[in-house]
Amino acid sequence: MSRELNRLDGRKRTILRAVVEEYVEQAEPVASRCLVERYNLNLSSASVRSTLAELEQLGYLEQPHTSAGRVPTDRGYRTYIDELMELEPLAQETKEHIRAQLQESIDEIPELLRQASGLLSQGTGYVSIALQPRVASSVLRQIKLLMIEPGRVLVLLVLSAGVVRDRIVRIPDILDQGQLARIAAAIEQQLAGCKLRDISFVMMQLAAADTQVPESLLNQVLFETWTAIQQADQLATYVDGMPNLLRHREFHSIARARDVVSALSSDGLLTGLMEPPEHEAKAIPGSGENLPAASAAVPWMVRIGQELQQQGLEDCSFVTTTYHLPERLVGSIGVVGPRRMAYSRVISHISFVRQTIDHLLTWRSSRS
Amino acid sequence: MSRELNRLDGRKRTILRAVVEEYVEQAEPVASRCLVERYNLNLSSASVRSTLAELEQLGYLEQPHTSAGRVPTDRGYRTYIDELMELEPLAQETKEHIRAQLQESIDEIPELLRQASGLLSQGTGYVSIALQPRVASSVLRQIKLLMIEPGRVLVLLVLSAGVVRDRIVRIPDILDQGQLARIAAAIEQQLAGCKLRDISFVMMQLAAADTQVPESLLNQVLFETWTAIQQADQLATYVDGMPNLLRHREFHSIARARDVVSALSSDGLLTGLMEPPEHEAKAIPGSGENLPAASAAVPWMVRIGQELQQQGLEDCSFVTTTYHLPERLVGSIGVVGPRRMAYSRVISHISFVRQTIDHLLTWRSSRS
DNA sequence: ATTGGCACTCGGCGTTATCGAGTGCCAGAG
DNA sequence: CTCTGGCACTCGATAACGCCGAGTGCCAAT
Repeated sequence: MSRELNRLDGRKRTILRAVVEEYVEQAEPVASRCLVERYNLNLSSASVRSTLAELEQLGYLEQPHTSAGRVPTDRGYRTYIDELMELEPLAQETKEHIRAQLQESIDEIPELLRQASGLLSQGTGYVSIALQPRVASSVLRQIKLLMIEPGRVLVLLVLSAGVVRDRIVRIPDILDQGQLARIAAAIEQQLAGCKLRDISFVMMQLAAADTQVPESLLNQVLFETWTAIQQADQLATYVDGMPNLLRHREFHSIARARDVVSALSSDGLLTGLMEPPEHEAKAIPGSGENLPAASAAVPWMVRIGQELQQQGLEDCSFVTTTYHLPERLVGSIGVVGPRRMAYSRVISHISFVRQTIDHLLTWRSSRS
Repeated sequence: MSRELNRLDGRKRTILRAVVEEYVEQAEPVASRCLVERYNLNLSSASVRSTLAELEQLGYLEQPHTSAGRVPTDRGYRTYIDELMELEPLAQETKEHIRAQLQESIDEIPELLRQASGLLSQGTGYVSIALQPRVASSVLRQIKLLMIEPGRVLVLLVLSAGVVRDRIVRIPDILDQGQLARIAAAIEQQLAGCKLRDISFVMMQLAAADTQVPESLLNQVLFETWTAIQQADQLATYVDGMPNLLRHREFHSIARARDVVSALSSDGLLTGLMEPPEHEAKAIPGSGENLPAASAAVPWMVRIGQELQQQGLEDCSFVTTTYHLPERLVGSIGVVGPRRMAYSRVISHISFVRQTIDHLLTWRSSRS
């Protein structure tokens, strides 16, 4: 069972790698002869065939049918990604472009994410997804209550890293802006610095106790406000590039196409698949072990076909990574494509986009 | 060329209507025999055949090939919609459901639109689209400038009908919250009541002239604020039900499917197709002439296939309508489906959703 | 005007044959 | 023991053929 014993020897590695790359490019089962011709292995096709047979035996490849070429299995892709591929560096020009685009929308996170998603889908030719940062564990900095119309109040929250959330709630229309302002100020004074998820209704009651607002009214306002705070974590997904997917062979059968489009249309499902598995530290993270030193700390995660454990997405892969805002806020961006995906290109891309986002957001406030 | 002379006689009308309805249901060219059997016309198939031939002559129907049944042309659908169909009333239960769902998210327009879109796509089985109300012609009611972090300010606009827009801008970080508040108050005092699109930069300069803020700083703030005001019209589209589309025959060929998915993914394109054609009053509005009296004023619009004048959407139809907020704010909702669409069901649905939105939004502020 | 009857068309489908890319295996060479 | 050229075999894809039947258009009879 020792991993060392199972380790592939040099030739197997070379050939597995060649098969994956060829298949990704051509979308057709790859034949021994083709490998010999295009990847100058100094071998005959017969030898390659025997290696292919072994790789199949070991579960890295499979044949769609006898007398067809080989296709990588999930395991084949996995090994390719973890051990065999080389990340191809992005063109300088591409980098500039990404940087420039992201720079533009740096002030509004939603806009930034939309941009990032657009860049990723365009750059990779697959579908990309960006998720809002999760704010449940972020900290309350400011809270304002603004009367929009009689009976309708805007609850405005400023959180860690200057993230803003707002929400309109309904309150008794006897209250005036002055009372609301006092309530907000009281809450802000007492609870600024608390994590959203730690803020309880009672804490808010205590905070706003001496605002001179009749208790029943106060409680209504507080309750609505509290609800707004608890629901600050809207799960917004920015999906881009859907039409790209339909270009790929694997989705030429409508059934598959529908499964994927469905999945991509379901915010809940996507969020689930994108979120970094918080306590499952073991969950197949891209080790990044063969990354160039400079970005050795970049953790991306790839999930391939069955690994997604998602009915209907057996032909898909997700590449995801986590971007960072100051004060430990994080969110996810990712790329979804066919299992037969140009992983190295995608990973380079997504890593760079993530790096750029991190960089921009970290230094945002200190730049003019 | 008089329309009266071209008018179809009773039998032609009956048969055209039957053909459309049968085709919508079965998705296959409809044959004379089938019509006789299922729509108890007291005629033989031979007679029906001759009528069908005439309808084809007149351009209402076509044959995919000799010895196949008939299929409606754009013109056929058009006539069906304008003159022949009967709107089927919604089940009471459905109505309740729509009302209840919309009621829930009445306070946040984006949420309301998301809901509406969801209801429409679920209810009709097609794709639905909802657009934010356009606010360029709405009026400024309140404006606040809130310092989020040093150098970053939230511009918050309250507009007609209590619509809220916000945007984060970057300003010199020497300014403090007090100065910002003064600027905002001055603008609000002078410009409240102005239409957004009428607000010029100079007007803002005049309004904020005596706020005791150094001119160059002031101008920077004003400029950013002005930009935020001018860009208040974000074109957000809420699209729901994409997977539904792929269920329909016409999109079983990937090429078609891709065209549609592309179109639906392009906010700009969609917005263009959904917006009510403001000055082109002649543009094919659903006359509503055969609507029940109670909703006689409901204007919906249908555009069929070629009428969309959109490369790649020849097999699609759009049904759109306009919802209303107080103070003349309007936005669009619509349904997109194959040309072979259950128009009467869709129109009933969309009309009711629109009615309900209008109603809820109109009475929103007066309810608790 | 309507209809039953009839000849005609043509897409869809199942059958069959052919082709060739690709494999597995093996015997012989290095 | 490894590698390779050769060979038999498999099997999907494609094309050709024929048949069936749904559906039409036309016409003569009522």
